[in-house]
Amino acid sequence: MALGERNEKILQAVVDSYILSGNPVASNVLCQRYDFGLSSATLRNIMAELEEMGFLTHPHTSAGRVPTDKGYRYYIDTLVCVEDETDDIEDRFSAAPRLGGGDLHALMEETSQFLAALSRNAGVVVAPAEPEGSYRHIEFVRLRGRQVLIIFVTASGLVQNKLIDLDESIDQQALNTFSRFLDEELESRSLFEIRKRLQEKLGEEKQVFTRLMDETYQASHDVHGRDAEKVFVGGAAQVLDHPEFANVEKMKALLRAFEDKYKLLKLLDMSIAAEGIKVFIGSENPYFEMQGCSLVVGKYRVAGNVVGTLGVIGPTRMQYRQAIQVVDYTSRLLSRILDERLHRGIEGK
Amino acid sequence: MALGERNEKILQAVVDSYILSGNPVASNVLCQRYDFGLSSATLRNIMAELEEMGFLTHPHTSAGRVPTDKGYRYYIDTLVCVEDETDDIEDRFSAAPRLGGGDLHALMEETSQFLAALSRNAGVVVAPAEPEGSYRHIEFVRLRGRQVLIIFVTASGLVQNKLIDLDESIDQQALNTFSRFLDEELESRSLFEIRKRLQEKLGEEKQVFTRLMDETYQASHDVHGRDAEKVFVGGAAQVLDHPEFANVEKMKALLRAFEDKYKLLKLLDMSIAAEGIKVFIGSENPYFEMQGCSLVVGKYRVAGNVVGTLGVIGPTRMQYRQAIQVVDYTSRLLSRILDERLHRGIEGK
DNA sequence: GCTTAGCACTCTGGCCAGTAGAGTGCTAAA
DNA sequence: TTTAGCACTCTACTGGCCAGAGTGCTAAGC
Repeated sequence: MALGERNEKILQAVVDSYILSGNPVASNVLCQRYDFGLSSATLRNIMAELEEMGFLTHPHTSAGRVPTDKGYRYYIDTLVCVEDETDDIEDRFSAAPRLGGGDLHALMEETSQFLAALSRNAGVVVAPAEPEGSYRHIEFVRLRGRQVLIIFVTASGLVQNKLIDLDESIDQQALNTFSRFLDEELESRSLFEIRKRLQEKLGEEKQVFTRLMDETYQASHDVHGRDAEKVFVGGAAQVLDHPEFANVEKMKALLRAFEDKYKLLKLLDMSIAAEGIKVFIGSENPYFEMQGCSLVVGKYRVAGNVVGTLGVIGPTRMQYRQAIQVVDYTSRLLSRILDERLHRGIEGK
Repeated sequence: MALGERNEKILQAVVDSYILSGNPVASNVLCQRYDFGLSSATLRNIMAELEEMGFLTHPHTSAGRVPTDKGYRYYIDTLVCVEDETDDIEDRFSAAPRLGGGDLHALMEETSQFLAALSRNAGVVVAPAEPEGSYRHIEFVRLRGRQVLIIFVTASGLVQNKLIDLDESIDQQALNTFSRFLDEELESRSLFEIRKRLQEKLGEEKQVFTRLMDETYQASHDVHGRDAEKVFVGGAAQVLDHPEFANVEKMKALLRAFEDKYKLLKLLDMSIAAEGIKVFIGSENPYFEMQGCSLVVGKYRVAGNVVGTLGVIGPTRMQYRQAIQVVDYTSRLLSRILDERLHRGIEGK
């Protein structure tokens, strides 16, 4: 829906002003703060028009205008341009805390805090979920008794491990051989296929290996389901400082939504197919608990492949421009960190 | 401070009634619901007496009585007896969800949820913090390039790992030798001492090993500081359902307290020296944000040694008896689960 | 035909007074 | 020592009032 340049500018001013102040925007305020060369009466007429078209509302008769979800959508789609400022983003965020100390888990947690700190909203990160069975290397370490530690190195260079118990004892030598065998097979086949072939080939003899294979296959699922699909939320308490959550019920609803990691995961993954950064505004959001909230979601990559999503959750009255920049910056930063980890491993510098 | 049997009973009735209803307890209500054989006027006199002694207060002149922190303290110390019911606890909680699926991290998270679900408050668990350098076994696995995965098996049988980068390449053979050397040394010395002796002994030659030793020593700290000292909070949102958190400010303060994991850790660890289960009531709590909250803390063990704490956080108006039972039960359950893991490893069944 | 000034109208939010209800403290009697 | 009775106090809720904010509409001006 085209609006005409003048109306567009006024819509933008209303949204900007509302985002900034949190108060419904009166025609007077608009008249004073922005230089449209129009009187408040004219602005009133235009605002009434925009309201009729569904871009603005009225809390009550004698209140100023507030953007609707449709208004925000128009604002973001056509009025927010981020690209022209990308150059100085690096500078602006360079004072931000550094990322990338510990292991994957710590990195995810830090990243969610990072997003939260920069955007002054809640930060959410979904840990890398790599395609099933995309392992570059699998290693076995015999610990004590019949315990074996399985170490998975995924295609994107992340290391995960899982401890299992075997029925029979097996020596390290055999484990090494098996590891080498698996590595070779992994070049052309999935774990599932390897397991199937092994069952057929070995039959009744060498049961230890079929067992080990079974356990490995199982463990690969566990490793996937566990760390790989985990959602990290940072700065949840600080979103509640926004005045729209002064209502206790809304506050609780949002917190419960944050605790329901599974739903969050689905929410973030919705945008995994989309290009670039996606913004979900208020009612566009399929989960009722998140009504009144907006979500800015981006993706991060390892070796060029999208492996996870990350984003910012806040009230619909959110500093979208800033949030989009933060998500954009953080996704590139995280991608770079993960890539560095990967290359350090491959090239062995 | 002795109260006399009659006054004690009345104090107990007031606290019980207040915990149950959340409303200040009027003399009338007390007279009707409990069979003291006394009129409301007499109860009024006694309550006034208890107030003078500091066990009860008054929100305002025409309101019923509410327990003070001192009142709760007396109630818990002398009026709550849990021991006589321990027999059927197992039965009562047997329908509770099972624990102990995944790795240590998952177990801690589950346990915090478990505590929350049973107590209808927030559940908190501090992951096992074992004495510095109490490793039973350290293993090195060469991955790709110059990356080495260090695997720590702690004295209580938990497995943790950390990925490091070396400057020089080192072959698996050498790593194995080094691992065996460390295992022998660990019987009598700490990692710190081993590192120091190694530096002196090796001097300038075999720098790879001094480097590796340094990295291992570093990593042992990281592993400690990371998983080992982590606090898991479950069911935070559900505490907020209690009417005492209807106030938005209190709500936020509590949530912020939950996010400050470090303080929580200190709070829980305060009771690590005490015998059995400890209850902190309202103002006994050193952290201001937790004013108005009580904390029931227990400990859990591995192989008989206390390695961590766990507890329940809720409003001072909390079902203490139930909370104490839940903490008691959960701490024994978690100890058993960890012990089982440990023994499975040692005996190799 | 668009813009503007002016004015009536509407809605909110704060303030105040009034009232019912709850529960105490005190006094005097049993 | 206990109890009945009563005055007193405080809260919470209600309705009325008023100022302030901001709109919508109308009619005049460019």
